[in-house]
Amino acid sequence: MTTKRPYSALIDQLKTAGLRPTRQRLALAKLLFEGGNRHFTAEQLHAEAMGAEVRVSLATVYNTLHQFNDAGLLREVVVEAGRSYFDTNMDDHHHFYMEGSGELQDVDCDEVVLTALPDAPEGMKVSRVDVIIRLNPAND
Amino acid sequence: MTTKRPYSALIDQLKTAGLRPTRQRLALAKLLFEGGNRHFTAEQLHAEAMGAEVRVSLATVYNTLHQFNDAGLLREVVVEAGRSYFDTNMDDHHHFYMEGSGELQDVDCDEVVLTALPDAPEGMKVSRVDVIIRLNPAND
DNA sequence: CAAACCGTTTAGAATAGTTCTAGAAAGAAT
DNA sequence: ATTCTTTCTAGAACTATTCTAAACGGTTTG
Ligand SMILES: [Mn+2]
Ligand SMILES: [Mn+2]
Ligand SMILES: [Zn+2]
Ligand SMILES: [Zn+2]
Repeated sequence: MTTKRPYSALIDQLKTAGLRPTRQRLALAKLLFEGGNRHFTAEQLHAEAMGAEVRVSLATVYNTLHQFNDAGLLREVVVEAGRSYFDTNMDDHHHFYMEGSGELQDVDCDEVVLTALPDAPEGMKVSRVDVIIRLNPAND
Repeated sequence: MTTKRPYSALIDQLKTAGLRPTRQRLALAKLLFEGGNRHFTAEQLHAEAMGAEVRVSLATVYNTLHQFNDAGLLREVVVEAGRSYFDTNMDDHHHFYMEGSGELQDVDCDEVVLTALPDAPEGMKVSRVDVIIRLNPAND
């Protein structure tokens, strides 16, 4: 799956988001957006970048992830204190979380039907509803 | 509605949970279970204990909270990376989370109707389903 | 009521994950 | 090319939490 100009689409994506297409951002975007959707931590992505040809500092990985998050290119998922996960799947969806292994798995939004939600308190509006289905190994 | 419980009830509660009724555990249990339900962090509880007559170390607060959690006397709620909340309300319920102030508010479980949930993957069982409704100030 | 036993508490060190700092590097503008 | 500005980086700092190992204190035993 080689393309003649592999970076041009990524470059456009970054420019549209108001981010300069720097070496580091492009390399991370390539890792993140050229495969299927994924869940990962900053340190996992950093390790992956180090394993590839790109040398990027951990600080830059964090900066970039927050910038991509703010730009709507990915999102953060909170499932465990002291560990931030990021998610390249921007469709409306929810998650299975395997408490043992720390793995996340997507749950399509039509598999979780919320037929009733309370009104937000006065002066507040709902920004997002997260459903996390925590899983453990069945012991039988 | 404050329910005053004599120490003997707290002592029994701890013994039943397999925990020695030590000075520190009793003092924390008194702070936690003698008022209404509450959401709090370890550091908030520690500060509260210091403000009261009891001298307890922060490590003991963490130990005790985890022991109480394991014993089913309270539960942990994860809403933000790097910040653990605990919750004395053990009824099945969900939460509003005010992203600005970091405050949690209970949502009774019958206000969130989940009419469909996916089956857990092979070999896994659902341990808990958390619904977090994230709120922001309405800007109009 | 010792004395011993062993779970608990503690201060402080250690750790983990993330953010900050300030100088160097590299895009962009002129 | 020169300047201007944003971004990148190593390493320090920071925050929340856990660990360590010695002191403490409930509890059990004799
Ligand atoms: Mn991480
Ligand atoms: Mn806390
Ligand atoms: Zn996802
Ligand atoms: Zn609650």
